[in-house]
Order: sequence, then C-alpha cells, then structure tokens
Amino acid sequence: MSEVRVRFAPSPTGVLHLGGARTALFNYLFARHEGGKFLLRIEDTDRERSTDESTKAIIDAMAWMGLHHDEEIVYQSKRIDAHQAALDKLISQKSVYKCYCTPEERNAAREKAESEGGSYIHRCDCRDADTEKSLPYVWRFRMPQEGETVFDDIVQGTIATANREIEDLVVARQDGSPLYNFVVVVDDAFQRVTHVIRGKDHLTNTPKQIQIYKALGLPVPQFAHLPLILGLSKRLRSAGVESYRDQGYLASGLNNYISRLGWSYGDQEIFTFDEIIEKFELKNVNRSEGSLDLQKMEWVNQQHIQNSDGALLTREVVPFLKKEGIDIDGDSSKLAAAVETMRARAKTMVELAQNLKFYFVADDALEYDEMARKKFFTDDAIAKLKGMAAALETVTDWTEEAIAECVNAYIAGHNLKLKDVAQPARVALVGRAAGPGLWETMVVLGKASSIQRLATARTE
RNA sequence: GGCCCCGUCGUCUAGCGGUUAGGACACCGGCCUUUCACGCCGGCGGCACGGGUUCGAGUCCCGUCGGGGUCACCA
Repeated sequence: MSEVRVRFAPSPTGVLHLGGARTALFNYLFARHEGGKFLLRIEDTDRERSTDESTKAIIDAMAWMGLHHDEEIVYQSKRIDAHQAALDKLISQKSVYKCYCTPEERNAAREKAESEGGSYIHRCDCRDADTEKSLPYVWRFRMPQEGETVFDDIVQGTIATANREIEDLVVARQDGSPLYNFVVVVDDAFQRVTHVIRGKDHLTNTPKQIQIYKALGLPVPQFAHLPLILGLSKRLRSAGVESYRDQGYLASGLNNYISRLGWSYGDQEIFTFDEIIEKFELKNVNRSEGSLDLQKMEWVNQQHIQNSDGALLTREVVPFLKKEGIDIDGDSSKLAAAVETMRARAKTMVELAQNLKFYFVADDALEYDEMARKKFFTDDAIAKLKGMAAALETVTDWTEEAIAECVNAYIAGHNLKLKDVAQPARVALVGRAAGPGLWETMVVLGKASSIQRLATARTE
C-alpha cells in the first residue's frame, strides 16, 4: 500500500477564491485523514498572467487557513527541462506529430462547424501525412481513434469517453513550449501524486491526460472531481480568502463552512478542524453543486466564536480592535474578560471588536446611541444613576455579587425595580441599549469607570 | 450545438425499495431574561415533470424540462 500523495496546483493569476480554497482544503483533509502528503505546486507557466504577488497571496491564504503543505513547493516554470525530456520521448515514440495548420485555419473550421450546429474536433491531414515542411508547426498528440477511455472517479463515478470525441490536443506550441494537459501529467507523475482532487471543470481534461499518462508509460493516478460552487454573485465567489478573514471570519469557521459545501457527515453541522480531518471521506462528497449562503456561513462562524478557546479569541480580536481605533498591546486580562462577556453576541470578529469598543474608550468619549439616549435618559433616570453611582462608591469588593447587592439595596430603598434602572444604566455604561449583563459589564469596566459613566450620564 | 455531470424545503443536506421524508441556516410564533444576544420549544416549507419496473419508488430504468461544466498554440 503506497502512501497517499495529493497536491493543490493553483495558477498564480489572482487571489485564492473560495472555490480554490475548498479544493485546497479537500486535498488537505484527504491527505491528513489518510496519513499522506499534501503537496503544493505553483502552475506559473503562463507568464502573461502569473505574478509573484498572486503566488504570495495564495500561500499566505493557505497558511491562514491552516493548510500547511509538505515537502518543497514545486514551481512549474522551473521544470522546463523535464517537460522537454518528456516531449522528446513522445516525439521519439511518434506519439505526437507535427501539425502545420494555422490558428486561422483552425478557427475558421471551428466556426464553420459550430455554425452548422456541430462540435469541432480538430482533424487534419498532418496526422497521417509524413511530409516535412519548412513551416511553423505545433506538436499534436496522437489520440486513439477507437474505443473509449474509462476511469472511476471517486466522486463522479465511472466516466467513459469515446476516444473519437477526444481531439488530438496540442502538446507544444509553435515556440516549443509545452501546454497544460501535458505538463500537468509530467508534474503530477514527478511529484508521485496518487490522487488528483480538483474541480469538476477539469473532468473533460481527464481522458486526455490519461492517454498521455499511458503514452509516457506513467502510472495513472486516481481522480476525484469536486462539484463546483455556484449561485449568488460572482463577486462573492471570487472574493479572496483574505477578504473573508478581513470580514471577521475565523479560519476554523470558514473551513467548517466550505467543507460542508458538498461534504456532509450525517446531521452534524459544527466541526473543529481536527474533527473534519477525522471524519472526512471523499466517498461522502456530493456530486451536485452547491451555492454560498452567507447567512449560514455567518452562523457557522458565530458557533466557532462561541466555542473557541478564549485565549485564541482574545489574540485574534486585537487587529480588529485596532481598526476600531483601540490599541491594545501585550496581554490584557481586561480584554480577555471583555471577550468572555461578548462572544455570544458576535457573528464575526469585526462585530466582536465593534461590540468591545465601549470597554476601552475614555469615559468622557463614550458615544451614546441617539435612540437609546432619548428613550432612557429622562431627568428622573439621570438622577437615579447618580444615586446609584454614589451608592456604588461604598462597594469595596468589586465583584458581580457585591455590585448586585449594592444596586438591589439602592433600588429597594427607593421603591424601584431593577427594570426601572437597568436600561438607563446600560446606556450610560455601554452607550447602547444592548449588551451583556450589567454586573459583568461593570466588573470588566472596573469600579472607577463604571461609577464615572453612571455619574456623568449626559442628556445632550 | 456536440460531449459529460447534476436535480430532496428559499439555501446546505440526511436518505441508499417499505420513513408521518429527518437535521441545519433563514423566516414566523413562544419560553428564558435587567436589554441584546446565546439557549430552549413550536410552526411554515421539499422529493422538477411524465412514463415505466415492482406488492410497494425520493430511492431502479427511460424520456422531458431545468441547472452546470467543457469544447484554446490558458491553466
């Protein structure tokens, strides 16, 4: 039983969008579940479109997701010698032939065929004519013309393609540079890839590649073609992983959500990363394509915010607080405590940071929500808050219990109910009519700030 | 258009010949409560359609319709 080896092979022509992220994730999950290797290959042979920035963006995004690759990254552009050697082999075997047809001729023939309602499969005399011409040519692969190419796709099932439906694909351009369907085979073989897991948009490439494997005498790997993600706007699907990170998604939340797009494990919705690895099987991947549901993605993320380790959340929220203008450096036990009071109230880290902001602004800089202020800051309420503030001065042990006891004594002494002062107090402390429990809020805020905010509640 | 794939609530899905077709998000009620959330309880809502096969079909077969992919000297 040989070791499982899979690869993710993006072309660095843009950001890592959600579809690519999911392909990378499924490869990673499969590799880890099987105890195999997860390899990374950058398909940067399209010089026109490939950029170093994209390469970096993709690697960074994968690192953030926790998809750490094994072994060295293979850059396709550095493998031209190997590609050439493989091409030479095909040439010497006569598995390829020189085709002198010009792009113009080919395009014209295709347009004609399509206008007549048929499909175009390149066929020309070059295949059989043995004549050498002093004209530019491309190398075309000599596909079998009879029989069919069959493979068992792990998720799509048995796929059979009549060989006459497969055209003699161009394997090397006029300038001699090799093309995708050829190099992908050479490089996958080089990396000893055992399972090719990729988007279903590659399904029709597969029979072509299988024929090339055979011509090269290389072992054919197993294939698994993942259903595509569709629906909603293209913008949403093509947004980079880092934009979701910036919107406040946790890596574990994003991974959880996109893994469930096409894969399921009974009725379970929420998984830790390790749990997905443990339970992931390609056999349980669906054939049908799914679409993004932002609301559900937020809910999944919220569940992860609720379940995450407090220390992790505290660390992760710092950069988001910074964007809100709150600079917290080093350890902050106050931040950790604040996070605990708010975590159940945030779907994203952005929301969490926004909700946390009030704890850290200067007492006299606290902004009030207009509606809340108007509704709860009556003259009477302001007076009660000042009274409460005075009463709280006497609390020496600043705990929830002591605060509750003090406030309850105050309202009992004034013939009030907690309801009468709770909302005004919350607006004075938090600035809004919504927030965590009063006692915990005051504990985290601290005695001085709490009293200050209650005593100086402003109606203007 | 040719070839290929797909089709269970709006969305993600469970189902693998016999189920009152289950769960989750969203939505609508209610409970909890110092607010907002969280949580809990309940509700709405689905097998694309038509033929077969079978005692019996969401499950198997065929067709129709709908959706997607692919048909490069891109990857």
